[in-house]
Amino acid sequence: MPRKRQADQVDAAILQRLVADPDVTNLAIAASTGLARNTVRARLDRYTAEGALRSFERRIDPAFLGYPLRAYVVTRVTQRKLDRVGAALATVPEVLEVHGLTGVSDLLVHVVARDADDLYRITGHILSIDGVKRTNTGLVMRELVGYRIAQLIDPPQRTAKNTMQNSPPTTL
Amino acid sequence: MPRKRQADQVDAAILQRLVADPDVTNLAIAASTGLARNTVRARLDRYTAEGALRSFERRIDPAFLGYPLRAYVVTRVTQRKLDRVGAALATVPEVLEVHGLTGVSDLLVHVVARDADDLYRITGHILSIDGVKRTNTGLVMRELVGYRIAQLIDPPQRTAKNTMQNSPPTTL
DNA sequence: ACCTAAACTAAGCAGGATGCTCACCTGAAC
DNA sequence: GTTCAGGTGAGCATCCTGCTTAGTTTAGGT
Repeated sequence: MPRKRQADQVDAAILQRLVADPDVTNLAIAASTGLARNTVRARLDRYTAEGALRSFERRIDPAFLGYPLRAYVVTRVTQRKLDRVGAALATVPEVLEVHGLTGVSDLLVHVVARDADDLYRITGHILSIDGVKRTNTGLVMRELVGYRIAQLIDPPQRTAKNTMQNSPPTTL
Repeated sequence: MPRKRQADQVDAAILQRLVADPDVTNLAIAASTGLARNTVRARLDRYTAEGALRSFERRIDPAFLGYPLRAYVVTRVTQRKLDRVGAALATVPEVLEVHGLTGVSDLLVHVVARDADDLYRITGHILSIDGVKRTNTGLVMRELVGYRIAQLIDPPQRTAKNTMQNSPPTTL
């Protein structure tokens, strides 16, 4: 299998533009990066093909769907039953994500809930899963640093020489 | 301030369509939901205005940027210095997210790293922040349930009666 | 029952963006 | 030197976009 490609400066420039304006057109990206439209298109296609761009679901705020509460449930599991517990958790709608952590049998379960009662019910349900030994629920009270990744994108080196194709005298 | 709006069935239909195909056009959404193009447009504008759609950054895979390792660092903090610690964490590029959890002084710090050494350095740095009393690092080994939220979107009730505007005989 | 405001619908229009294809060029790998 | 992947520039038909205007529906408030 092909070794995973890693973002180069061109990718960085494109991604930064996308972060700044998710609805930016390919042409505008091409203009602001100095790339040809075809190149931008090829890159963008590659991102999805390579999995560099994750699901759109990540952009949907759970609160908008009626789940304003978030919690992380640290779950200690009987090691042999780890997969079965994972499968059981997958059937719980309020479980958004489950990660296996170092420390043989710890799971980090990311859940959302409609309200406190709802959360109580959900954590109770998790605890009732066969193989779950102990849970420790941490409700998210505050977002000290909101999700961000822009700071990890290398700044572009390329001078936007703005050689355009098919494009009007766009004001940059 | 206006009370936060919550997704209705129309929103559900639109969001489901977007999850299925993030690059779907407004017109296609209008066609498949039976809404007018203007309505779809108004909704989509509202999503960003209301914050129902979160940053595009969430869709970028950190691995693609050269950070294949994820870890959650549970950080115990001197309560009075909580904000200061938050600010200090915000200056660390590898810190993607910081949440304050229930239990007065616990922070959940979501970090990424280039490799194990890198992670060691980062957690060491976090521990060195004034006000941090203790840290407990859980490296993500496995993704038992990948992030998903589609299951929380109410299924659409509306019959796609397909009244279109400006649109060709699209095959549904 | 009435009124109002918000939301949706319908239509039209100009400007361009899109997706695609082809030909050519370049640099790196073998 | 050949090959191949990736970038470029151009052209083209389709149709999407953003915006505006105007009429209609719906829900809430009094």
